[in-house]
Order: sequence, then structure tokens, then C-alpha cells
Amino acid sequence: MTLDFPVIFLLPTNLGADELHELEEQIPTLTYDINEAEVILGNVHRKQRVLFELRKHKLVTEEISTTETDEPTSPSLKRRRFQTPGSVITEDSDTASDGDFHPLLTQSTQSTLKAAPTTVKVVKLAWFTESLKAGTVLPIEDYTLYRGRKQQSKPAKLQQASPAKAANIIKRALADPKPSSHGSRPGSSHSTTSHGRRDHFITKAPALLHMTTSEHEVELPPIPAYLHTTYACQRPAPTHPPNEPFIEELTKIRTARTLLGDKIGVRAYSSAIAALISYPYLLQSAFEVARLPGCGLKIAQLYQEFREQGELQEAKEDESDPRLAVLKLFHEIWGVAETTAREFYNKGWRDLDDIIEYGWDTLTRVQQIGVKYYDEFQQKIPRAEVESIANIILEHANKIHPGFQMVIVGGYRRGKLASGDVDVVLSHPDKAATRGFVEQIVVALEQSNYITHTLILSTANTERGQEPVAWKGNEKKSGTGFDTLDKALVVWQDPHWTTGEKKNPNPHRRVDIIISPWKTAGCAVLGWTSGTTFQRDLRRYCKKERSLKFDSSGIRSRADGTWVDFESGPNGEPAPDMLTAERRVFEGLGLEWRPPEERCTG
DNA sequence: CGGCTGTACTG
DNA sequence: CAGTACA
DNA sequence: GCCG
Repeated sequence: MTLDFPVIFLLPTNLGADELHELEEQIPTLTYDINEAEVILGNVHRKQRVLFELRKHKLVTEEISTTETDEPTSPSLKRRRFQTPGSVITEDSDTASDGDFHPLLTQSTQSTLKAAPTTVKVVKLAWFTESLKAGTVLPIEDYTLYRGRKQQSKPAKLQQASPAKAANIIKRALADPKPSSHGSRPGSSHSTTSHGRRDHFITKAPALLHMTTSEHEVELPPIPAYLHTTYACQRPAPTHPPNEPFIEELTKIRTARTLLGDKIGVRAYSSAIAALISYPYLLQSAFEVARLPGCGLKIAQLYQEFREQGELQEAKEDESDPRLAVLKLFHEIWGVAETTAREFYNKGWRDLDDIIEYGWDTLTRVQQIGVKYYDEFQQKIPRAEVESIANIILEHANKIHPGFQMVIVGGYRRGKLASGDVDVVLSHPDKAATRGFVEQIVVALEQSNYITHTLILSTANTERGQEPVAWKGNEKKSGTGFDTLDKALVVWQDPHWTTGEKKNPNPHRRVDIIISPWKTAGCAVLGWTSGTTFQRDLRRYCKKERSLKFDSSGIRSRADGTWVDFESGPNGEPAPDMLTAERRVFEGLGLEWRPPEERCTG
């Protein structure tokens, strides 16, 4: 039984990701183009909110007062009446909304938007859900929040006039790969966009990006389901994606943005890069790029340039910019970021010797260390050495207090053949063992002459989550409070050498030692394994989709600040080991577990 | 048009 | 407080 | 720079 719904656009507002997806599956007449919609369905209840949503979606309408009838304004449009018992729904539309695709569309639609219905209703979600329950399309009036007449403001020239608009059209066109696609590329045989989604757009080119003749025939592979999300933590991100060369070019631009202190630009490029890393096919066209999350007109144009030129002008200019080269050099000093790098540059310094000669005394302690070991810190650490360093740390830990477990995290765990530093997470099932342990282990390793310097010792403390209501919270969770996720960022040098030099020839290494209480070891491992973009998106996902606050020392509810434990078993028994704990965190957050090698978001 | 990760140390 | 670090 |  398929109910005869009008063409519906679904507002994602106030819907969880799962909810949204479920509804999308249920709506037989779903459109992803708000302009096509006869009915806009949303989990909203006030007209004010409706107006906001319409503005947001750039749908310009003029309200139809409730007394007015929604008689069509355009003369030529046919009227359709839904055969719902008692329904007063009338729609004017020149498009068939009963779900069959008319060949004539290919003629009339390509130039701009297809002729859309001229009025639209914004309706409470309950109308749809209750209709489903009732097995019939319920009268819509009782649920209608707003009726509007669309402004006839879409002349065909618009797409010429504004590249941005045209790009939107391209993007929409590409958002719906033809289900009929019999492409030869992997995965293209079964469509992921089957649920009643109507594709009015054909692979004809709106003229913004130049298409070659052959491209007209190219059938784009369907977007893998996981690329319908903007969260990098919901997608596999391999070390070596098929489009690595293009990604490298984008990374150059991102680096320049970093040096210039353009945080938002960095964010934007990082999102685009992360999406491209997850794209499993070799790209063929700019349109294919524009439909990916985080990739818009700009990134699509850059791809176009890359395909034609094999490189990006902007990246090339950045690379040959002498100022950026100096900023990059300075930025690579541990303890120096873009502001200080720029400061140094503005003092007229151009290399490390300038810093040493003219500015040594102005450097902070860690910056001095960063300069001193600049070359050694630039060298990558082979996996075998990472393992050997980690094992020394674990041995020392167990000498202090047997029973420690360790996971080597960071790039090593993601499979990198060589790492910039060594990251280890240590934990112990006994809560008493981890409290204040970071100092002990650092002292022990100093005494064994492995640690030569301590850059940062973080004793993030038992009092975290200390409420303003501490007086009543004394009995809070009676001692199960989260204490320290402590860490030490240190400089390491193997004190043993055999070659007879008087000076230790072993390179200094950057080592991060993280101590986690057992309860949150899963969060610690998850937090310290993934790339930056994965991390950001994980936190953003927790906030927006789960109302949770994630950080590597635990998860809290944003509503009431209470701690959320996904790691313990059903009866509160602690996780058997740190990797199991990590899996439980994924599960608890509603995320598919990914092996570390697939968390290379860049 | 606002938001874009979250936390802790250093000076 | 601004700057830096970590993933 | 992109998303909602």
C-alpha cells in the first residue's frame, strides 16, 4: 500500500541522524530540492521557526492568508486533487507528483529548475507520521503551519549570472546519480538512492565548469552511503586513497592557510580533504567532487584545474612564496605556532640562526628545546623504534606497579610506517595505580636517562567536573569520580650506544605518555588514535547528534553534565581491556567501529 | 548569517 | 589572558 | 569554504 502523498521536502531540523534517515526511507515522494516540494515537512511547531527555515533554504514565498484560498496563480497549471477522503489539499503543479518520471522532463528541466509548484505548505511532522499510522493521507489543514506562494524569481538567466547559483544547480544535479546507471565502476551497479527519490536532473552540463564531450556520457558512480554524512568519524579513511595526488595539492593550500592563521580556511580544506580521502573511486569530473560533503564550488573548480594542469596554481604560488617558507620553518619549531612564527618573521629573522643569535633569550623554555632539537624532531621514527620506546615505558610502568596495559596510539596505530612522535596510552585496572602516576613514570624514566627534557607535564586533576555545588557533591558517585587523564610530553633519547663516540649519537625523540584511569581508557585510546579531522568531527557529532561532550578523558551529557559510561559492561563490570573499551565507546556513541588504519582523515 | 573540537599548561 | 599543544 |  503506497499512500498518495504530495511531493515532500523534509527539514532535517530537530531530527536526529537516525530519525532523519528513517523518515527519508518512509517518504515515497521525497525530494531533496525544496523548490520541487508541494509540502515541506518538519519537526517544527511555530510559524516563526518556519519562516526561519524557509529563509535558510533560500525559498522566497509570500504568505497566503488563511482566509484566502490557494487558487493557483499561474494560469496554465493543472490542478490536482489528492483523493484523500475529506482532504482539502489542492495543489497546483505542472509536474506529475505521482511518482512516474516523464520523458518530457529531459527537455524542459535542464536549463534551470524544473517548473515547480507555485504554492507550498509547511506542515508538522505529525501529519506524515499519523497518516502512516492511519494508513491514509490525513487532512493536511490541521497540521499546516504556513502556506506560501512562491515568488516567481527564477528566470533562466540566473544560472548564468551567478556562478554560485549555477554551482548549486550542479551540486543538486549530481546529488542524484541516475538509478539507471549501468556504470562499469565498482559499486555503481546498485543505486544507493532508490527510495523514491526522483531525479529530474540529467547529466547535462550547466555551463559553469566546462565539460568535454566525453564527460556527457560519464555515469558517475553512486556516492557510498557513508559519504552522505558530514562527519568524518562516520567514514572509513584509508592511508592511501585513490585520489591522493589531488589531495596532496589541497593539503598544500591548507598548509598555507595554517601559516597565515586562517583557522576557518584550514577547517574548510580539512573537511574537503577528509571527504576526498574517503571517496573510493578515481575522480573523473568536477561534478563528482561538488556532490561530496565539504566540497563545493571552490573545491570542484580546483579539481577541474588539477585535472587539466596536474597541479594547482595556488598551491604552486604558496610553495614558492619565500615568506611562507620562513613561516613554515618557524612553525615547525616545537612551541611555535603561527602567531609567534609571524612575530619572528616581523622581527626580520629568516632562519634558525637568526633566532639563536638575536632572540635566544626571548624564547620560552620549550621553544629553546624546540630550536635545539629542530633537526632531530623533524626526523621520522621507524615503527620498530616506536615499539622499542613504548616497551621501555611499559617496563618502567610495571616495575613501579605491575599490571599496566599499554596501547601505542597516534600515527603508529593508524599504520604509518614512520611517525613524527611516539604516543602511548597507559592504564591500569586498579584505580589507585593511575592516580598521580604520570609523575612517577617520568621520574623513573629520567633516572634511567631516557627522558632528557619534560616539555609539558599535565596533571589534569581529580577535581575536573568540580561543580559549583561541590559542597553537596562530596558524596558524588562516592569515589568513582573521574580523576586524572594525565600526560607527559617529553623529549626522549636512548642512553645506550655502542659505536664508541663520546657523545650519544641517538636522535632525540618526541614522546607523549598518556595515563588514563581504567574507566575512560576507551575514550583515551579513541581520542589519541585518530587524526585531527576525525577528532573534530567526532566531537561535533557528539554535540550535534547526541548532545554529548566528548574528550579523551571521558564523555558527559550536555544536558546535565553527568558522566556517561559506555565502557563498563552490563553489570557495571570494567572492560576487560583497553581495545574492548574503545569498541564500546564507538558502539555507545552509535558509530560504526573503524580499524585505526581507516581513521586517516588527514 | 552564524558556526566550525575540547582541554590544559605556560608565561 | 593569549598562545600553544595534543589527537 | 561549506553547512544548516
